[in-house]
Amino acid sequence: MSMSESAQGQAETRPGQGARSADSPESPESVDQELIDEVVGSVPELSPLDTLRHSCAHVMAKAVQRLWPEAKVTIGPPVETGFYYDFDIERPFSQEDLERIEAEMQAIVEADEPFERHEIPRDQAIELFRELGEDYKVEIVERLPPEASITYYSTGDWLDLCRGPHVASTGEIKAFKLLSVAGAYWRGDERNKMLQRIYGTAFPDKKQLREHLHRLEEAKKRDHRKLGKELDLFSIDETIGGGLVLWHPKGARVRYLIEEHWRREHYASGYELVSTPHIARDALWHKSGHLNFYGENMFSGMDVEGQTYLAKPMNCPFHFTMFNRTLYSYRDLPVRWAELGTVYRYERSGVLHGLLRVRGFTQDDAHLFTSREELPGELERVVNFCLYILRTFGFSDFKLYLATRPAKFVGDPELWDEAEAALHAVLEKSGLEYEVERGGGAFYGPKIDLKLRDSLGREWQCSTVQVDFNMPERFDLKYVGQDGDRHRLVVVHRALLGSIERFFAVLVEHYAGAFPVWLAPVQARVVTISEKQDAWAREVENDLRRRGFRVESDLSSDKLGAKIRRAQLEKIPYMVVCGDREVERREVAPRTREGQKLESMGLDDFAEHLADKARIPGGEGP
RNA sequence: GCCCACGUGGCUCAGUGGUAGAGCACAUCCUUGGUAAGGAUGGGGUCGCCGGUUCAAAUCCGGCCGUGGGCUCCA
Repeated sequence: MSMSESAQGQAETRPGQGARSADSPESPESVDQELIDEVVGSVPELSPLDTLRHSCAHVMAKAVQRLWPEAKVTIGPPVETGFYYDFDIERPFSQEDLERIEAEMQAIVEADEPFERHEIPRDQAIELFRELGEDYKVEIVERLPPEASITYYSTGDWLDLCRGPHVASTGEIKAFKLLSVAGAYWRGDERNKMLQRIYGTAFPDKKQLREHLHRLEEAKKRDHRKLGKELDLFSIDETIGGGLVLWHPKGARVRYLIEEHWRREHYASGYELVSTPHIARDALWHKSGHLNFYGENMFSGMDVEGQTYLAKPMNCPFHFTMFNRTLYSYRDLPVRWAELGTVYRYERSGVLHGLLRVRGFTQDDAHLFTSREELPGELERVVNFCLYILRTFGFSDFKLYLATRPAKFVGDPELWDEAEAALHAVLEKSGLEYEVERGGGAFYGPKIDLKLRDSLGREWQCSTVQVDFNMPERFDLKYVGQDGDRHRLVVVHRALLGSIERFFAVLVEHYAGAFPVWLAPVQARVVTISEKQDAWAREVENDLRRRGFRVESDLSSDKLGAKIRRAQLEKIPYMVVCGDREVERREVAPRTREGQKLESMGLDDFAEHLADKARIPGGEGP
């Protein structure tokens, strides 16, 4: 039940209440706080960069109101990589408008107008903003306590309700850029009016701005949707349906390589693999509670001979039902079952996004059935296993998040404490960066989420390890103890890669499509210089293929340069050149995609070289 | 679902009222060339779908579908 988050949570926004206020200032609860923070109390602490960006947002608002006096201002906070400001204006902003606004902002910056702080009583503030026609500012002030003293900042002839702080004057804003326009609901509530949001960014100097824009470009180039098309990895076709993925041969190849590795490591680590159906009767979903608490995300049922069947959004109920077919002894525990289980979830059309947010995806799910006593050891083991596997895929930078007991919870508080203490110990032992989100856990148990940072420094959530005190009750999961009595089990849900689709997307972006040799859909391409070498090329291809490598040959009539170029663009790790010299000596002249030319060598040597490069990194076990 | 933008051959895109174009890819032919594009010829598009305006619609209008940037959502 719990895997929804891990598999589908967006990269930048961590699910769970604790995380929400920290990560997304736009979410409903935090917006109110945002409003309050923005206008009352003493000048808050804001990093110099955030202060700069906040000031830049003010300059932008002033520029917008100069150009379109009818625009009403709302709020404009700094965000992680810049700032935004929301306006209420009929006219939608266009890309050309952004340029006009930027020019106007530049004029304000050049005027070097000081930011001046003013403090006035609440009543006066309401009157002031009412006169200005700034209805949203009036609304904000009206929501504040009556005794509050209100501050606003002015720059020249313009002012804005704001708590501050700001830079001393607009001249300090040296490097900024407006990036995009988007719709955004007033106060983040979809029942409210849709405002026009302009996103921008600002930096202390032009160099840093350039670097940031360059990173954005780089991220765009690595977008898995773009590379997915260019490298012919996957597609999503409207005649099949949004969020339903078609894996092309090359993408499927990588996927199956990931899965093979995953299966091998799970068997090696004491898991059994299971397999369960895609649909089940509604009775199961009533029993698990999913229809009740997850029904909105489930595809509607289909009628089969008068019975309703629904596509599974999660795998757990199948595993639990299967577990109950047998009465397990304490000697059998912990039982570890894993499945690459394909689930279907209804997601609103607007949220679908490449492979990162889809409607049908495969979770690398596992359930650990353990006694209370063995829970701590099992938790440590599973977290280490996750870290180990992620490292084999080339990730080394991790951050962990522990989410603890919320106000509303089920189960024994003592058990909660034990589990949380165990998770805490795992975090400490790991030596990795971590954060504790007090009260951020689900009602059924505490959890650890694991995020990895990719080559561009972006964070992606993959693994989640969640203790569950609820499902064992619903499914009456028990084992026979040493004393001969039946005891309640504890279940740990775990997704390691999250979902195969998502993880694949992260891999594509991390490597910019240049997969490491062990994952590359094509490891080597045999290229000939002329058709005189065709026979030898075929022999090379077949030989290497028999040795287990993924090889193709390019026997087209193009010149060598063109063949090399094509292979480069396809990001194939090795190009194996066969010319007359090589034919004569029964050798190949390899070249790497990094442009390195290797000495001409025989097939045994090349196979050895390739096998060495195709080794899975850190594959020695956890 | 909401706001905005976009939807033209397999791909990337040009074409703003007069019945479709480029590059790449593909096919055939010429070339047999040593590490990121050799040349020629050719095939391929009911311009997302439906309706409307007009003598005439890829182009203007409306609806729908899809995609993108965000918002909301993702216990």
